[in-house]
Amino acid sequence: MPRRAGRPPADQPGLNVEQILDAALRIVDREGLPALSMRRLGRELGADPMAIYHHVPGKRVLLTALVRRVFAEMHGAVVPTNEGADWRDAVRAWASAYRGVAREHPNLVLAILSDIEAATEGALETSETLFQRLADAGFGPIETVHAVDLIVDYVNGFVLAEASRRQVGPDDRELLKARLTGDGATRSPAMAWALGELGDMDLNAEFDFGIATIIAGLSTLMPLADRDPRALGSDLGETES
Amino acid sequence: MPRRAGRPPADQPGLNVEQILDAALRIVDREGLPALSMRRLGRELGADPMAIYHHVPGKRVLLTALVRRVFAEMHGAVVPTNEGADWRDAVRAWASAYRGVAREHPNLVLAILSDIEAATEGALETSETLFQRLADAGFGPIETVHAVDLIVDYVNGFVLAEASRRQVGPDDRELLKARLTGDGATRSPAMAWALGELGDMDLNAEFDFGIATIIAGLSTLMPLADRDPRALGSDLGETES
DNA sequence: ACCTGAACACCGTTCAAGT
DNA sequence: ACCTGAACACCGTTCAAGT
Repeated sequence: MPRRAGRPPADQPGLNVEQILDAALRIVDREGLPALSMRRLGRELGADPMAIYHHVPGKRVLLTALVRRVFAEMHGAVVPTNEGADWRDAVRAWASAYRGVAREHPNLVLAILSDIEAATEGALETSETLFQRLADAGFGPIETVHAVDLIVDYVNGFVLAEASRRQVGPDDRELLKARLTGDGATRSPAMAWALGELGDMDLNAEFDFGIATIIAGLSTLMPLADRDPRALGSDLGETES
Repeated sequence: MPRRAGRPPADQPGLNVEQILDAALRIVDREGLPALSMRRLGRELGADPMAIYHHVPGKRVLLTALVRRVFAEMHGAVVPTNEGADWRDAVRAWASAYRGVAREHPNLVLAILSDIEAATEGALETSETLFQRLADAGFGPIETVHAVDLIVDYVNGFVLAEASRRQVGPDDRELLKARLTGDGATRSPAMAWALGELGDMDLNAEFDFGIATIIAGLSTLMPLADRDPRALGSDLGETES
C-alpha cells in the first residue's frame, strides 16, 4: 500500500537508508538473493520502488552496503585477543566468527563473494587482531599476509559450499555416493571407498579439520612456537558457533 | 544477419548444442558473465534467440553445461598418478590443474561457484587419482574426504579471489595499503606493517604457500609417511606425540 | 526535499505460426 | 524437425511532474 506522493509530513518520516537495508536483508534472508529486486524492495517498504533511488544510488551500491553491514556484524562478534594470546586461538576465533556470520545469511554468501572488494575490505577490517598475533608469534610480513589470505580463501570456499549445500534439497553428495557405489563403482574405486565409509556429513567436524590442518601447517613455519595440543587431534569440536 | 525461417536445408546444418556452448563460452570469456543473455547469444550465433530453446531447455541448464565443459577440460589436463606416486605430488598437480582451468575462464569462476552441484561433481570426477594417493598413503576414509574438501574449498576460494582481482582495475589491496599507511595507520598497525613490507602481490607464490601449508598440515596426520622436502622450506618439526 | 508514474531499454520464456 | 516473431511478465534506471 503506497503512501501518498510528495514530501512526507514531518511526523511520518518516510524512508531512510537503514530501513532500506533492513528490508533488503529481510528479503534476501527469507526469499533468496534473486528475489531482491528494486520493485520487490519497494513493495516490502510500502513505497514506490523509485523512492529508493533517492537514498541509494542503485542496486549495486545497495548490495555492497548489505555486504558491509554483514561484516560490521562480524566486527562486533570478533573479540580482540590480548597481546600474550596464542595465534592459533586467534585463527580459530576469527575463522569461526566469519563462518558464523555467513551461516546467519546463507543467501547472501554469493553476494559477498561476488563483491570481493567489499568482502576483502571487510575481512581485513576484522582481522587486525589476527595480524597482530601472527606478527607476535614471529611470522614475517609476507608470511603473515600469505597466512591470512590462506585462511580467508579457505573459509570463503568452505562457507560457499556450506551455504549452497543448504539450498539443495537432498544432499547431493549422497546422490553422488549412491551413484558411485552403484554401477560406477569400478570407475572410481577410491572415491567410492572414501565416501562409502562416510556417514552423515558433519560440517562442523569438516570445518574444524580444515582449520586445524591449516594451523598445523602454519606451525611448521614456527618450529620454536609451543605445540598446541588442540591444533590436531580427534576430540576438538570447539570451533562450533 | 538471421537466416531464413523454417527448417534449414540439409547442406546448411543449422544450430547444435556444441556450437551454442562454444558461442556462449566465447561471450563469457570476452565480455563477462553478465553479458551472456539468450538474446546476445542468438546474435552471436546469427540466429533467432528463440531457436536456442530447441537445443537447450533454458539458461540455467546452459550455464551448468558450460561449467561441465570446463571441468571436462580439466579432466583432460589432470594426468593420473601412478600407484607409487607421492600423495603430495598428487595434491600439487590437482590444485594446479584446477587453478589453471579457472585462470583460462576467469569470467566463468562465479558461475562455477554458483553452480556448486556441477562444480563439486566435476571436481570429484577429476579427483579419483587424488583419492587414490591419499588412501595409499594411509589416510582413513573420513580423513580422505576431509582432506579433499579442504583442498577443493581452498582452491575455490583462491581462484575466486584471483579472478575478481583481475576484474578490478588498480589492485584494490594497493588502495587498502595506501589508506592504511596513511592516516589510518594507528587503527591497524599490524596490518599496515604486514602489507607495507609487501611488494607486488605474487599470486603464484601465494598459491604455492597455501598448498604447501595444507600439505604440511596433512603431513602431520601421516607421521609414518616419508617427509617431502618440497612440502615446506625449513625443517618440519617432529612427529605428533 | 522527498515521492510518484510513465517510459526506456533490457531480460527469460511461452506459444502459435511458419517452412 | 527446426526456426521465427509476437507477446508476457518481469528487470534496473531516467526523468519530468507532483506536493
